Amino acid sequence: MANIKDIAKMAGVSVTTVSRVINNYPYVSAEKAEAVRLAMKKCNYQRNINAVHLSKGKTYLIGVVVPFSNHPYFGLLIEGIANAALKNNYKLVLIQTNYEKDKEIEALTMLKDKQIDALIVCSRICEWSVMEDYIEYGPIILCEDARGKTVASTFVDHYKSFTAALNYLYQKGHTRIGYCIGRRSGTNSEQRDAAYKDFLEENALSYNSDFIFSGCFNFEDGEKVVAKLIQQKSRPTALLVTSDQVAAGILTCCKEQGIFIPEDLAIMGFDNQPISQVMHITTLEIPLVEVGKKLFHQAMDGENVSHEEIPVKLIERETV
Amino acid sequence: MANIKDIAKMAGVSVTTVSRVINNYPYVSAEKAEAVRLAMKKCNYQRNINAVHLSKGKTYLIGVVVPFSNHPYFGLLIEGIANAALKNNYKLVLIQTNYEKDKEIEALTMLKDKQIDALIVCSRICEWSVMEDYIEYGPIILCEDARGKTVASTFVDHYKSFTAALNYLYQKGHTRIGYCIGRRSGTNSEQRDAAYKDFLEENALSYNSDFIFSGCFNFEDGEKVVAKLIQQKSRPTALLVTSDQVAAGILTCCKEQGIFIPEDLAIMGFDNQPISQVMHITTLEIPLVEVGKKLFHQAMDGENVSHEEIPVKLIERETV
DNA sequence: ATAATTTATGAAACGCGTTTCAATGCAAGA
DNA sequence: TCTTGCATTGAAACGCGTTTCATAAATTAT
Repeated sequence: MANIKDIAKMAGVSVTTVSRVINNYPYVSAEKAEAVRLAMKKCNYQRNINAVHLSKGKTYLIGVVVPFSNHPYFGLLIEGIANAALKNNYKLVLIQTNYEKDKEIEALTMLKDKQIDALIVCSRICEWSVMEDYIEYGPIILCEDARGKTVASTFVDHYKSFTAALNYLYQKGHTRIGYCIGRRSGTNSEQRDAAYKDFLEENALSYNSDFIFSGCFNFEDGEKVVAKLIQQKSRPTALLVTSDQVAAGILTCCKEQGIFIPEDLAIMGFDNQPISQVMHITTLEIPLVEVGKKLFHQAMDGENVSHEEIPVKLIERETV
Repeated sequence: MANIKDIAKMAGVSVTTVSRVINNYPYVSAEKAEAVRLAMKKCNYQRNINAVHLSKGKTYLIGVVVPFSNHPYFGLLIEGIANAALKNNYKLVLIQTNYEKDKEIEALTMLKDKQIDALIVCSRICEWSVMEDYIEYGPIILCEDARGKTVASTFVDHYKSFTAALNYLYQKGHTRIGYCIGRRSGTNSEQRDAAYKDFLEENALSYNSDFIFSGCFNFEDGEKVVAKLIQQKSRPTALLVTSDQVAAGILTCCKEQGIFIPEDLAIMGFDNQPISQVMHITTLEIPLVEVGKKLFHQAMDGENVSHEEIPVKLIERETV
């Protein structure tokens, strides 16, 4: 395989000139440029991208950390990031962690290695103190409220939006409100829990641990929630479900069990995924594709540490 | 930032020795190894991965081409690939094409560039003749029946499985059978269409273009299918739906419209995604995570062009 | 005791494109 | 006519780890 030197020799010019032609830099005479192009065509020349990477110290790769890739929430986020990446000639390196710390650290190591130019963490597992050590190696972008921290972030203020949702349900007359969440830990979950507790306190409602269902990620997890629900003698009358998928699963199973929505149980989803529209689920819209796009642009604008809050919108449909 | 030379100088050894220590090669005395390690720690040495890539001519990156990343079908496939990649110290570069040829060619170019060591195409758009030109640059793996072609593949024989599904419905008494599919073109779609036409001919049934619904990818697409369905005066009595998501969407909308499943309309899904279990949808199981794993291993075993057929299993539930 | 291995170690070549810097030629402005 | 400046062009340095090959020393085998 021919390299730039071979082409230079063949075209009777220097490698510098060849490089200039390849990269469309000025100051190359038309004849020489033509000669170079001819030589490249003749040899079916392909420049070695790794040499470019080494030389430039950049890879045009952005790491994206997600716990799962088969979840619509992350799917949409990735979609948004991928679209923006495409437009900017960047590629994504997907790092699926399955919520294992080691995997996340591997991603951070890739940043340190300079194998990726920046790292977007869609859902963080490592403690902040661990992440902090890697900031010096390149931009790290979080998809969680990171105000006050020294990395950029695009986020939903989950305290605020959870509070708004709870108040909405309260206004509708609900006082026995529960919620479904993915994992218990994590910034977002903690914000939500804080909002929940503050809401209870403010309205002099008592805390009931049975009203909190964790491990809710997918449609099928709704089944488990309903199974638990029907065993409870004093059920919640409303459920805040942090994923439309799960909400849809709950809805489907409730129908089967003869639990009427919203009469017996009000359900409020999150994200405004297409499924919520089809199933008429009242939900809190989060423009995930938009979030993904912003995340990418923050990754590009590495030095600038900004924090973008994404507003959510309550979409009233038929499950509350 | 220190490089290998600096470390060598510091430790009083040659760069070769440092390299040996880094890569755990034998033939380094304990003292020198220790000196090297000490120097590396002192400088917080990080080797430049791009130099490694250039030198080795490998990147430990595998490209994965998908049309969308927010679809459970591809999500599971990616999951399978990602898990296997993780175990083998490979990373994935996700290339989302949105079914645009240019994007796929970009992925092929990455292979040519040696930016990725192999390319897995989960859903092909480019004509085979285009792909063929890139085979010489590295392993290309297809997730479609590529027997007879010079690239490896892991696939479901969609002709066979579609035929089996059609016969199953026929045995159940259905003669007015339609099907829902994503795109019309593509190997898989063509195999299915061929199976469909052959089935009709064999059973002396007439072809009705109204019975074929394309553009069915997601849950919400089920809504459109049902909308069309209720406008038809002579409806199919059974529908083969090439995605559980869509099947679930159809099921949900049918319930709303008072169409009883399976009495008025039998529905058969594909993939055996969790949603089909929750909604009791009869389906054809495709072990997508397993497929992903196989795809990865074929990518690893580049020179060996193998074709792995994945058997599917009919899972009887309550929608037929 | 001698030959045959094995262990240790480093110089140098290799992979390859980018970029800086110096130099030459030529044209426009003074 | 002479400077100033832009257009062209290439040599060489740079980014950096891997690997081959030669050499020397230490073992083991014969």
